[in-house]
Amino acid sequence: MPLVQLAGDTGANGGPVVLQVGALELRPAEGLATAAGRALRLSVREFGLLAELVRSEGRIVRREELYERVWGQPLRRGDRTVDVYVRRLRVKLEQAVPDERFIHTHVGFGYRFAPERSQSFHTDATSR
Amino acid sequence: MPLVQLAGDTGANGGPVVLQVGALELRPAEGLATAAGRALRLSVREFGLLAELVRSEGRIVRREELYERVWGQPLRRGDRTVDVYVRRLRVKLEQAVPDERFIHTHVGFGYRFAPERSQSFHTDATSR
DNA sequence: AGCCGCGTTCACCAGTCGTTCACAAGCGAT
DNA sequence: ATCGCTTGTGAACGACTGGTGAACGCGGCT
Repeated sequence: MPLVQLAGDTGANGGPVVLQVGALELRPAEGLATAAGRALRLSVREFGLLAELVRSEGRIVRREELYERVWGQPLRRGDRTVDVYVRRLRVKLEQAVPDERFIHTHVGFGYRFAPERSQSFHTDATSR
Repeated sequence: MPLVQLAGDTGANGGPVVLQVGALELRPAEGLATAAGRALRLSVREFGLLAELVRSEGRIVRREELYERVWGQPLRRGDRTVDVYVRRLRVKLEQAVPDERFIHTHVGFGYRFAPERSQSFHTDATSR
């Protein structure tokens, strides 16, 4: 069950007009991203990476894959570009929606995009 | 009848896309494991071992066999690595699904993976 | 010119991971 | 109960992965 909601399939390219996940909404055609109704100020690369992550929502995607899809060329060994952009996206996303986390790290595998409540009022399992 | 459900046989390698047992779901290609819908945070080794156990679901597997399949080399005499990783998996699985036990020890033989209800005396002390 | 945003790269920091111990606990046989 | 072997468990260690802040060069804009 994908959480991504596609509002009106169309686009000459066949892609959905709107990608929506949680409080996030992307309009790839326009390059517009809004969080909780407010527009985010994203650069081209930032938007591309975010869109790719959203499209892969729920799955773990390797850096190599992300880079290749967004930058259009193979990731060079040792290149930390993806990490840096993930960082920038996290900052802007957190600024817009403080109580949700979107981009999750899976060490040794890659990144996974999924809206999850920031752990503040967990299931009270603090003991141990 | 195996409890493992294979949702869509495929994968260029021939393996199933999804391994599903009880509340657990593994996607070997991504390295993603979810329990009751939530993503588990597993290291590469942890995921490998869990996947191997799930694949052997219901059968007792010797440590030597597990190690060889996951680590790709023979288990050295006295090596406790498998035990340590089983321990870590148990912790994370119990944290995610408290009322089920997955990894069972068969002293002198090895481990067996199978979802079984935990004995909880507080929920139903009348039985027995 | 100066300013600014962007993409890229670097260096250092922080946290995780894999591995190995040492000791406790469990279990079967005596 | 006691012994001997197997398994559970917590901790330590170095190695490695990812997080983070900042610098750099470039092009566009004022």
